[in-house]
Amino acid sequence: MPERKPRKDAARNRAAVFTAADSLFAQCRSPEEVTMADIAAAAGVGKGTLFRAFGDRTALIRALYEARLEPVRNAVEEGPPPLGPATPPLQRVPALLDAVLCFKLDNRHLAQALEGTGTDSPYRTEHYERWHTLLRDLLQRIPAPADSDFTAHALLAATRADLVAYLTDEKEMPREELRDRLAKFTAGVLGSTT
Amino acid sequence: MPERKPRKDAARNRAAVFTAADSLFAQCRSPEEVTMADIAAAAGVGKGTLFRAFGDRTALIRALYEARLEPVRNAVEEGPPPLGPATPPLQRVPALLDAVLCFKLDNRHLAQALEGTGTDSPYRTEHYERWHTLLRDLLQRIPAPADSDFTAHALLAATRADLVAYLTDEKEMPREELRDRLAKFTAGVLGSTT
DNA sequence: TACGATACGGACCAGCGGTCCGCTTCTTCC
DNA sequence: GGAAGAAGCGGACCGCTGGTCCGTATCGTA
Repeated sequence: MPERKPRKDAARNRAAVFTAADSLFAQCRSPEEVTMADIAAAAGVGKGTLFRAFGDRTALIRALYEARLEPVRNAVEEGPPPLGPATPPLQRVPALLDAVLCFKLDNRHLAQALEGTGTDSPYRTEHYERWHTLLRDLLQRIPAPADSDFTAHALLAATRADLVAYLTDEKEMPREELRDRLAKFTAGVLGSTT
Repeated sequence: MPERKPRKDAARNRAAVFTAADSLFAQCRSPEEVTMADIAAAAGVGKGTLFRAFGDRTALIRALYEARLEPVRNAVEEGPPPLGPATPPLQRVPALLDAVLCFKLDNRHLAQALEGTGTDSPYRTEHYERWHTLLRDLLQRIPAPADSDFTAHALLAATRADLVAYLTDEKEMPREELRDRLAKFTAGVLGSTT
């Protein structure tokens, strides 16, 4: 096992980069205008350190995203209802989608940075696969919509970060209204053949 | 009216750039690896010409996209059923979505290039607004799904270029199957409260 | 044909992601 | 505690990209 504990300064710097990047992405309009040099400067480290720690820009964004997503992931995998695994599918699916939506609302800059990396589509990431699989399996047990696989994709597509950002920032739709609309839409999809 | 007819060489070059860019985008894996210099070279013009004619990269892609989309747009605005305006909403909505899907399938590289420009989200474009408004107005007259505005967004999100590309290229889903799945999903959404 | 307007094109520039390597800092072992 | 060596640091540096600029060639017109 080549698992060695990192040095103290390495850990400290890693954390500093996380914080700095998070705040920079949150402030700027477009994720593109946050450069690696900016992040390094804001974190008080050299650019080399940044690339050594994360590999490249995409990997840094992804790492940050995963870190912020972890609480949600935990709540889904082993939390209490209605998010946790003990919930019957018909209630868990809406809860899941609402959780995803809220996460994207709270972290929309970061999510947009991730989905807009360009180098690889957001669909090739591991966490999308996870969400999709979970959602599909739940849908399969309902079993209102016939095609659970595509339905899962379509429902997740309705929570795309840029759509969410567009509706809230451009159309100035309040958070609660957006949640409500997604919930209604989900209910419609789930109840289509009942 | 400052509308002046362009010089012959200008028109010829513009067309050459269109053709070259189209074929380059179609060939390459990721739109990012097609550079402006590549396009200029393939079209047999200088880089300056390219930027003079279109402004910047995003504008070039957008112009190309609009040009390719024009036939579809025509068919929708003044064509025969089931796409044209004479069709009753309940049949026209699925037809519309199928047309969008087919277009994205045929031009998925170009569509990905457009949606992934990063500088501005795909939702701030004029043609998205057009599709959304049309779809929403049709939905409003059905009126199966209560929230026609959000439903229109959600349905269009299911035809996002990167999702389409992911399903066909990565998951190797055949064209007809994808069309069928989208049609079924649409039907489900439309028939949710009937 | 000659002349003004328009467009051409490639050298040029600034800024980006990413690399490299001499130097510093931490860890470890005596 | 101190010395040796591994691990990490950081900023000068590189290749490449989108975008600009302006002397020159081409077009439209009288």
